[in-house]
Amino acid sequence: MVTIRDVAREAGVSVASASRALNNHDNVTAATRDRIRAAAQRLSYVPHSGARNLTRQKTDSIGVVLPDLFGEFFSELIRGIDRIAYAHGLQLLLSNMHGNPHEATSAVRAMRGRVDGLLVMPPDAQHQHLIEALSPAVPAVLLNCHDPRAGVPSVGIDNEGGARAMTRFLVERGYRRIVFVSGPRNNRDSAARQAGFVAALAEVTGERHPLLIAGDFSEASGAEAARLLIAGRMPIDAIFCANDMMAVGCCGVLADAGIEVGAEIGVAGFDDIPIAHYTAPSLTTMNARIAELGAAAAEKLIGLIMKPGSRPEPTVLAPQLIARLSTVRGEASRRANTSKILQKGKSS
Amino acid sequence: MVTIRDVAREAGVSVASASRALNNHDNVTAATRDRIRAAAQRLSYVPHSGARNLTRQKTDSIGVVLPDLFGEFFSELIRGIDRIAYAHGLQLLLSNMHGNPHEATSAVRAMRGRVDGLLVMPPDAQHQHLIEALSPAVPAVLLNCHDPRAGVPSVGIDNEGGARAMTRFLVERGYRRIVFVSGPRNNRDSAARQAGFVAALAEVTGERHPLLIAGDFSEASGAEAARLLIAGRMPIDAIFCANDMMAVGCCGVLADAGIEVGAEIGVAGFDDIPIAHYTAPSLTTMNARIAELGAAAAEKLIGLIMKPGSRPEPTVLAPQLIARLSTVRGEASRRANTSKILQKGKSS
DNA sequence: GCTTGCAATGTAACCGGTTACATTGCCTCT
DNA sequence: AGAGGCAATGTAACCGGTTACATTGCAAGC
Repeated sequence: MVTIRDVAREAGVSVASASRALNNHDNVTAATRDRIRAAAQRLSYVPHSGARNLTRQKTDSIGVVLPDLFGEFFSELIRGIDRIAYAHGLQLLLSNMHGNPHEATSAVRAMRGRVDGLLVMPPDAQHQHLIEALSPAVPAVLLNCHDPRAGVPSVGIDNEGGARAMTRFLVERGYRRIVFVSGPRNNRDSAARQAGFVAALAEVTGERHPLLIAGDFSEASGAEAARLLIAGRMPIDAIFCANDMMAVGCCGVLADAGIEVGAEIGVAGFDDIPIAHYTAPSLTTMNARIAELGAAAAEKLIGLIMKPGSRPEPTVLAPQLIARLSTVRGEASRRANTSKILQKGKSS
Repeated sequence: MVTIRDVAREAGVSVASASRALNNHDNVTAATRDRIRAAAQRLSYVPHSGARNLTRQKTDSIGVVLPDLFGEFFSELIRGIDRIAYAHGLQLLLSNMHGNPHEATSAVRAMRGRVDGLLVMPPDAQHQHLIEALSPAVPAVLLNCHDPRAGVPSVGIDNEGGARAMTRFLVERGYRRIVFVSGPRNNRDSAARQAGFVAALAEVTGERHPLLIAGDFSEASGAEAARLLIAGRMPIDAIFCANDMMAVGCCGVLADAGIEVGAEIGVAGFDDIPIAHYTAPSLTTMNARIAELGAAAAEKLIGLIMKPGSRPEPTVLAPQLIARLSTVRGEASRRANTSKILQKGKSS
């Protein structure tokens, strides 16, 4: 491998001059600069970034530590992060703990000396542990994880507010008996969305004991919830799923049972994954603005890198309600709907 | 920042012993090893990977250079790559040239000394340029880019074979007048798919001048193609789009025009993006197995890293036909379909 | 008792850059 | 002419690890 010393020798100068010439420092003669550049060209010299990072004490890259790589979430997030990183000339070092919370610490440690800052999305479990593993020396921003005690900067989505907005919207549209399908136990997003739903429903309709079904964010669990509702002949007229995939599963089962989603029963999701636009009927949902989440986190991290020791306020992004056809009520009245569910329930 | 020298001092040993103890070398007494470990713990020492990489001449990470981060492609690819990288304890360094071919060279150079190998997906234009920029010293695998001349190892999808299979399938299903909607000019995937379509159609039906419409992989261009066909009253009974997004656009316009996709006109795509499963009707397509592409490329790269100088054969993955409802013919005969298109064309 | 051998530990070079500081050489000013 | 100043260039230390080689100390063998 050709090093800067080879270039210096080839050009007949010292390594210092070579370094200066190649880094556009202005304290080299134009003549020697050209000579050095030519030598580098001749030897097809490529600087060794690792070595460069070591002396300059900066790496021009940021680490991204994620709990897993499932779903739309991660790609949107990366897209947002990348946009900002690119604008600042930074590379992305990706680390995935593959759903294993024990990997978290080692993932964060492995980043030491390879990145200028860290974007960390803690897994649902043991995130306290992870936060403690963060070295105070390397700037870090937490993704989607409010942690009021620890002073680590964070960027998150207002899941609770989003769920409140959706709940109010459903009620405004005339839906009264709304059931909520939750995500995995312990999941922070799901818990916040459920809290928003419960609070808004109490406020708006006075309902104190709303119906809740446990799901796990998978399409299958959404389908299962719908089957449960049909079999149980529950008198409901809308289903609010904690994420879109479950809503999609729901819709599939309802359609198979001959129940017209939208007209007869409202279905809403959360996330606004691309699929939501294309299902039949298209799905009413909250756009979680995940790319913007990533971008905001990257911006915040870069600010932190440039101004170490600052303690920025947590950012909370408001999701946006996207009303589509799955919540357009048909001619049938609410009572008629409910009874229809009961009938269809038998035939399924 | 605490370094290994700090740890050594704290434990009252030399840096060599500290390094040995921390790296599980067996030539240290258990007693001193424990003493050093304890000291490291006390100082909460985290090794500086950058420095480590420099001396060991290996970084335990691989670089991934992509033309952009659009669509499903990239997330699936990363997922596949990550699976293998993780299994081998490697990190991923991501670089995105943001659709700018001129960035390619600098992206590859920036990786020098930070990765043990490179996974490169050349942009459509100027990929020759990029291949030349690859240093022979750092192992690299080309993604989705056959390059028979240059001896760079590669992994790709058999786009042509896939398109042939789909074309034959459509003909078997009874579709006769098939139009192909291509992707962007210069796009390698699109060109190969088109070639497969043209060849298979000539083989199977003897058609020498198949209908081709130029698209650009966007949903809008698929919609535009459908509008063109309707307005032009083209006597066709199936549309084969070079990717799924265009097929989705097609279906939307056809449905709006009152033409029943599947029954009256077949529509097929390519890629099998998640949406394809959920559209109404669900979309017949070729599963491009992108995650497997990434995984295969990562495997090949790791092989190359472990056995430098080897010249593995290019890998070509066969895509898989996924027959769904958009190509299920209804009762109406082909002739009836065509005339119906003509009628509907007027009314749109 | 003295050499030999071996295991544990220490010293210092090295990886490939950057840069503080030293040196050189030339120009200008008195 | 000599001092002073400044710009160009060179020397060598340094970043934080790893490791070849040197050294030490102790047990075994003669």
